[in-house]
Amino acid sequence: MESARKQEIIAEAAQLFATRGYHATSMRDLAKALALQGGSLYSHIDSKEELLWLIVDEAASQFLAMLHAVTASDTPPEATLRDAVRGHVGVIANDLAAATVYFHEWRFLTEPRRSAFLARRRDYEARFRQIVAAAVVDSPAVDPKWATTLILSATNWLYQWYDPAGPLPPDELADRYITMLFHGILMPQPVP
Amino acid sequence: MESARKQEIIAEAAQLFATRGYHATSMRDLAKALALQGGSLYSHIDSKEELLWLIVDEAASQFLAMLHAVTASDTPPEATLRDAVRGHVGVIANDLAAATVYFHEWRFLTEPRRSAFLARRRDYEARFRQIVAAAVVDSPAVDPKWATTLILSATNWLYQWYDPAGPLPPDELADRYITMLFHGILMPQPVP
DNA sequence: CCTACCGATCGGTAGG
DNA sequence: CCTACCGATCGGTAGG
Repeated sequence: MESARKQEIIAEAAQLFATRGYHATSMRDLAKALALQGGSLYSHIDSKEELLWLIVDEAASQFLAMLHAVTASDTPPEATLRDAVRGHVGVIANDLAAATVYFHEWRFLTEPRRSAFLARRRDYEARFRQIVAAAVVDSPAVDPKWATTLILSATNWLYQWYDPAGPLPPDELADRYITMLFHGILMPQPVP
Repeated sequence: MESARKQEIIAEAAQLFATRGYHATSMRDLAKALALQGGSLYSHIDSKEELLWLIVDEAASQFLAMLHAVTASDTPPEATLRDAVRGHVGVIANDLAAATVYFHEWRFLTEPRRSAFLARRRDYEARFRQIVAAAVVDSPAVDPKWATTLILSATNWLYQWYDPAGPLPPDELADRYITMLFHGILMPQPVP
């Protein structure tokens, strides 16, 4: 467990890394945002990269925990996929800064953390693909691999533009995406 | 017009900015990749940010020129949208480094370049939305605004993973996406 | 295009 | 958590 103060430092680092980028954020920027002197950060953390790691690893845990919750209940395949998309959007929208670092800044991790991160992310995507495969089993023209890539691509992009203070709640956005992804944008009549 | 040498510098900068990020790339990194001394770069360019600007502005021109070409011919709305998606994917796949900087590093531009970039990007997206609107006009359940966001989100993400040396040519990838986006992933039977 | 250099700032540490 | 500092490196310039 991290101390409360360390959690504050991590949260502030996520905001700054998301806004300015990892390398463009100096430890003195971070210290200033926390009303500390530069060197004082190091009584709580070991290095700048440790902060990056803690942010993306926590985000990875959020995504995986969400998928486990979604697959735990006994739900039809299509509804499970709908829940997974909602959950994926929800994790992103719930902490946009962490999601931005997860999708964007992780590549500045050095080994072995970089590989550890990628392994968790690949695990998540493989689990997601199984949910997609179960839902599209009656659609022989659809390759679950590419359907998963399409779904995650579209939703991952949220970190680039989604505004939690805007008019569209995460679940409504997810449902809009789900309707289009499930039935297509050229459907001739409305889908319930 | 930029000199041939300057074009080489811009191309190398795009590669480095895409791989390491704008701030994590030093001018000495760039000079070294070009077999120059650090200070020698400044006989060709004014500043590091000028390089960033030239990369994203050229990418913006590529996207806009593509859309103009697509809308110039007299093609049915659905086919025009298909061509636009293929074109969008093509521009990204054709220069992944430039696309990465366009989607990812532009935010390190300072004013007034930052606003100039965003204006061109908004213009492109508005034009793309018109193409989508014409294609989905018979689908009353589909909002062209969200359909456009879905399409561009899914395709923009390509810069994160697409490998031009891989087995899937850009047009085939685009057609896979188009099939799923047009008809949905839950369609009960194959679509021609 | 090079050498040599500028002031500023970087991540991190010692010692308290 | 602070003060004071380390060596390294940053973007950019002067003068040739």
